[in-house]
Amino acid sequence: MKKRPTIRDVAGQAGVSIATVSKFINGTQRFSAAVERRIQAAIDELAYHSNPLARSMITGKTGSIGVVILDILNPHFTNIVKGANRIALEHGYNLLFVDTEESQARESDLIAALSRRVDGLIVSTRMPQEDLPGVLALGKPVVFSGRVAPEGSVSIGIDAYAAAYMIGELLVKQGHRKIAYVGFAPARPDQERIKGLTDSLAAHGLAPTRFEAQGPTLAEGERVCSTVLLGKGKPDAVVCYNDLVAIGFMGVATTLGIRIPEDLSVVGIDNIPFGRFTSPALTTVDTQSEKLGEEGMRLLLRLIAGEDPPAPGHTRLEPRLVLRDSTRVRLAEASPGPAPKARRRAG
Amino acid sequence: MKKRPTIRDVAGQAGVSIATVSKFINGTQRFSAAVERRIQAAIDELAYHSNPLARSMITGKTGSIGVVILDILNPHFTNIVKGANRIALEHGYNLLFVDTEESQARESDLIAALSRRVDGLIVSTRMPQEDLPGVLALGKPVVFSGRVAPEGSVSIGIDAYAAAYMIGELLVKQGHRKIAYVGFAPARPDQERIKGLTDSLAAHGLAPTRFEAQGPTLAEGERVCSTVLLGKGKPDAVVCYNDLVAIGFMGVATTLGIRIPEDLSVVGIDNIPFGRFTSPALTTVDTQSEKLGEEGMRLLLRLIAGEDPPAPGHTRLEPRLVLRDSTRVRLAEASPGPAPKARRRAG
DNA sequence: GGCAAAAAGGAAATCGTTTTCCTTCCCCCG
DNA sequence: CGGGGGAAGGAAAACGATTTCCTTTTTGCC
Repeated sequence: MKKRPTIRDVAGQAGVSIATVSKFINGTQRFSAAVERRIQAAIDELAYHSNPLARSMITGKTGSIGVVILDILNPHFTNIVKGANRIALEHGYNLLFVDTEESQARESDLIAALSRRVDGLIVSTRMPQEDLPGVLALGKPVVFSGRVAPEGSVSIGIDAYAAAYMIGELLVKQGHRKIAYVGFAPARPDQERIKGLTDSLAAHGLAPTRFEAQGPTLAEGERVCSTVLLGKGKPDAVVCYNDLVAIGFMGVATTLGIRIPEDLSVVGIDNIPFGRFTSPALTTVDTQSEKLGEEGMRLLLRLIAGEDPPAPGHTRLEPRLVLRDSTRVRLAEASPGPAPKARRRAG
Repeated sequence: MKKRPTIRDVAGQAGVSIATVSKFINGTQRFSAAVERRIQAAIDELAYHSNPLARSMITGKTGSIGVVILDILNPHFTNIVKGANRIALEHGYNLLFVDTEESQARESDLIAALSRRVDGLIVSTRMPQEDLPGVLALGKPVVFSGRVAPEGSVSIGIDAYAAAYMIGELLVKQGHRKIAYVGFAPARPDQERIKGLTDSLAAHGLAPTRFEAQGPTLAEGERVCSTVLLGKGKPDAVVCYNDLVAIGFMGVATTLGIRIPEDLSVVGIDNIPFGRFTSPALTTVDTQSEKLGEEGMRLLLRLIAGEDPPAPGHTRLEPRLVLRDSTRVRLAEASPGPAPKARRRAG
């Protein structure tokens, strides 16, 4: 592991000063053909690449963007990263990545440390609202993703209220009456979803029964399933915090002999790719995860460039209902259900 | 956005030299209680955090690890990142992340640029074998993941030959005879899989029919499905390059009215979490993705520390068969297949 | 009380660049 | 032929730390 060549080596080899080399590399100034040729030759010969750290010290730009993600295993976040990465790459930026799942407590510290190494941050976690000002005080441009951020900051997210509202509308229209909602208890990041669902049901004189998962994961969906199904007043539809929970839920429900959608409708939120391949295919709401990452990165790049973002404050992406096979139309109150497995006798 | 305090500010505030502050921060030297108290007070008051870039320039350590991944949307790679991230975090390292999918051509350049900002690299892509020496010449420790790397370098991966071999054994034992393999044509990263499957079938006088997908994705699995099923000599089992391809394949096959596993067995490789939730649940081989990331990172950290890695050369992780419902025992050659669901009559 | 040795703290070089002035040098024109 | 002006290239000061010597003080001990 021999030391890498420095600009000084190049200058020596080419017989010019380091200032000249620097200016040549950056295209700051033109030089005589002879000099430029010598410099280029020296660079090639030594396989010189300038040290980005040293450059950063001077320019104050690092060329990387920090991306703080709750859990990379969740395809929703994976998609965000994918979109953000694409845009960043197009603009010559790298992604410095932090998955905070394991260390919620250290989150603020991690972000603070990270902030020195990047030109800006995309923060997409469930960090408590009161910690946000600390992130903003870091002195780097920040875009919050997936939540509405405090006054004066920039954020982007799906319209979760609308998403939940359209799910409520769908289910009611399909004839469901006893609708359960499986939410995400710690940190309550689902206020808007709850409100959207509650409002839509209320318009029809209904209200959701609420259940709590401990996290937005497959495992929690599985765990919470029996709680929901064994409780009093079995629901005829379940709205899950996200697709992961919904998929886990469906898996266990099926194992328990519940037929979906005949016995029970299930709806998720996010539209992760695998929702198409579950049995039945999952009805959900598309949250445009990848676009979220792309647009978030675009906003951030503008912030970094010192331009006013095209959309200061909170940018809302429109959700889109994705109707598949895990929900179905139900007959009014008492449906006979012809097939071998007749089940319903509401009162 | 006011400027952040420097070590000079702290020194001034505390009435000591910057050398003293530096030594205090790094614990390099002890000072009198009075001085230490003043320094600490100054640090707190100014909310000083040392600039990692400046520190890196001197120490030559950056505190980040570069992770180069083919496609973050593939849960296999996501798991690798997750595992690597966990270990890195435990050791105080960040992850600098590159998803190269969009820019295979620029891959080498991206890595070269990245290499200056990190203390080591984990490379998990399909980069052509002849480009690997270039990566090694970067002068940073590298661990290649998911492939066998050149002499003198460190790599880690599943034993793909064994994985494919055990799939072949399983299928033959279950009575399958016409076995198709859906591989990954560009860059042929599946040599070992092909060989393992071929060898296992050959032991029973059989040979796989090969089909090519253009990428290891859901979409390619879907696309290739009709090709496989419409060709002459329909197979009774399909082995897919990975779970993604298998899941896409199963989705389309089901749509086409093929019953799995009654009409056709399907096997994947990787054991991604969603394989449990497809219909039917996917038989696969676990490639320990997360452990791959963890162990890869451990190897790299040892390399960085200058210690001999516990396992120089190539480390093989053992695959493990995960038998689920997408494969089933078949009767000898011509199976009548009586009633819709009755199927078994071993003998 | 005197002297050596250890403790405490600081000056300055350094890491590899960028960038802001300068200094030359050359050419052209009156 | 002299002088003005631009072109070409270089010197040196940053950037914000770490680290290697030093120079002072203390302290310990006889």
